[in-house]
Amino acid sequence: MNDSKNISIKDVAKHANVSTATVSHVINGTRFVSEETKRKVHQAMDDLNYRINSVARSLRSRKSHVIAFLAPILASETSNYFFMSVAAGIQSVLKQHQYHLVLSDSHEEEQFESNEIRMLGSQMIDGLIMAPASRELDYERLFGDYPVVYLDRVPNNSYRDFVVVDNKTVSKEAVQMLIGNGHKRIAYISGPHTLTTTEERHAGYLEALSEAGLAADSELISIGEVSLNSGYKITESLLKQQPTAIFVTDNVMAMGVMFYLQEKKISVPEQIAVIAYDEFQWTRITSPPLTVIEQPAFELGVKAAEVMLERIDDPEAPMQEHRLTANLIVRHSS
Amino acid sequence: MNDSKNISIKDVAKHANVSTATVSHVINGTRFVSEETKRKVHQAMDDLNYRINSVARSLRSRKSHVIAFLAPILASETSNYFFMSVAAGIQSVLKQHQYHLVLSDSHEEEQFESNEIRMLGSQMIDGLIMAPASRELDYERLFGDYPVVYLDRVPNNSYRDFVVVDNKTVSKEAVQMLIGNGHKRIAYISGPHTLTTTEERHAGYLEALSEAGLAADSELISIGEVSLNSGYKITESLLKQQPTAIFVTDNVMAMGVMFYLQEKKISVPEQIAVIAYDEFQWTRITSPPLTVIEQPAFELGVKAAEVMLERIDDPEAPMQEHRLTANLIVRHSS
DNA sequence: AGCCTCCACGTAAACGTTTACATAGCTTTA
DNA sequence: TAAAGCTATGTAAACGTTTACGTGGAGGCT
Repeated sequence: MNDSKNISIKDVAKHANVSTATVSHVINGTRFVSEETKRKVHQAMDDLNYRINSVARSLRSRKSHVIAFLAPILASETSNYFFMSVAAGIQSVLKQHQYHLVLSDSHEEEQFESNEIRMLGSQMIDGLIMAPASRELDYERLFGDYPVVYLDRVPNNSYRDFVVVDNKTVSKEAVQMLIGNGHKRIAYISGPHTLTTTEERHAGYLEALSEAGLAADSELISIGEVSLNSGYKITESLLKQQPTAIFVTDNVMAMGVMFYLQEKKISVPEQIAVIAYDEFQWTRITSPPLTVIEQPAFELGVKAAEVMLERIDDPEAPMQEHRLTANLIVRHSS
Repeated sequence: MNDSKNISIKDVAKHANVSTATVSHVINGTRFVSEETKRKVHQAMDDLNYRINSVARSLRSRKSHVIAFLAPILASETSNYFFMSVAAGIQSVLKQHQYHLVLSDSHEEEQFESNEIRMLGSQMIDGLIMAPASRELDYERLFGDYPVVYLDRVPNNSYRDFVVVDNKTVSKEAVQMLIGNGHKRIAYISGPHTLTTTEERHAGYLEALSEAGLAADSELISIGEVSLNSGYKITESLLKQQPTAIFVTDNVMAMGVMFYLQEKKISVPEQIAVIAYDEFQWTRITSPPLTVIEQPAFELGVKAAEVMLERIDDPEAPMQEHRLTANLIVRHSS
């Protein structure tokens, strides 16, 4: 079944009576080769069942055609699937350019993350797209000699390309809608503010409040761990403050919120209104269907990949900074 | 910021006054080196900010330390997140053994899949774990010279290691429970039977029926595209057949089922009972929470990775076939 | 003292490509 | 017809490791 020997370009060359250079050029179309010679080479490759050794190619050409994506991507109790959609977007453009995608999981944890960056080594990847787990860490000293594009979040003092979501504007818009509907006591539930994203969402919330002349009540703001249970517990304790609406900036925590409200038969939006982050299919089958902020996850990936490819193409080009706008999908929970 | 030159093992050797062999052995711990020399080498590596070139290493050692996972993995309208959990499982064991994971998306489509296998090339990966999109395709002629472990599904005539879920037993168990609760008209909703998994689930359904002396009514069996909308539509038309229970073997289609039932205010389980496949967090926040079949997704990945590592270790060892048992989680929809 | 063993390390080939440089034969030009 | 140019291909170095083999010297043994 398996060819016991490994067929190299040399074997092909010998079998076709040409030089290795010619074979290489036939494979890559990198210089003119007569039709007749091409035919012979292809014939030889077929005969021998030749497969190119991409490792050798990478070594010599100093290009691996691999892009890594480092993010809290893999499924776990506390993960939402936002970054999966991002990965799909990245994949879709890389594929068109014959690039591979390596997914690395950061666990949203600095230690894991640093480790992964190290494992990626130097010549293994041509570029790194990452959603940094920390704002404070000095990533620069971890990186190898490849371009880096930040996605979704940006660490402090970065001079790199980045592609993020305009979280502040859409969060403000969501809260403004709640205010417009007459809500004055709007609770805010979020994961830790260690990320630029959560910061921005918080800022949008605050700005909407203040512009409407509403005071921010710190009793209504609850920061917690990102998990369903955490969302559940926070909702329970927050309700003692008698909010009339909840703005929850994390998808997984939102499940906890809905779990609690449903279990306690608290009717939405009559007794309390809810707006959550992220549009996933499950948000359509709660009762009532949720009003959510839809982040352009796929497009985020697409844009980041495009930026990466351009950066590889021209390392000296000016830095790119993209802020994609998110979308408020109004359903029946608000 | 970036070191303009690429530091190689030669530079380190020169700087430390030793040979490249010694540096290599220090890095890999592959033969004795005196403490003093080790110190010098480490010092030199730090001074020069040396990073190993894993491509060159792979070329020479003929090991890439990369395992690919090929499955319909990335998010899209029709994808469920089952394989993400699997990937997490694979990742967890590979990481412990210093292996990398490359995720490839098959789109559940033979053409894409074949393409991906080709792109993986020959020396790029040390092994391939895959959930084949087809039972019929002759995968053997696509593979390179690496071990392959099938996961979740197995193509016809395969002689490879595989790790799957015992779908038949658990499906039978689920249907038996419905029967035990007095149901006689149990609808069956599923994606296309092109996979061994769906076949097995169907077989379990049928066997439970026949062992209970119930006739299988083909009007109650509906095969359709895997999507929320498809699930919605199928439920709509299936209800005309007056089933008292629904067994839906796909997570995404299950959302469609619940969407329809909720929209039409059909109460579960009073008017109709529901059992669905796959335990995800959203199944806990429907009303009522769903009775589901929990596939050991993470464990599937773990086992597949373990099998792969053993296979790499000993290519001649006897083939391994693992069937993991799934779990019926009884909540309030049945 | 001669020989052997062991210790700690060095030398250089090899992995399979890509690619700068070279070249043989033919055609064109003056 | 000699020089020049073009066409199609060949030669061999280089990419950065790993590793089989070799070696100088210190110490032990007889």
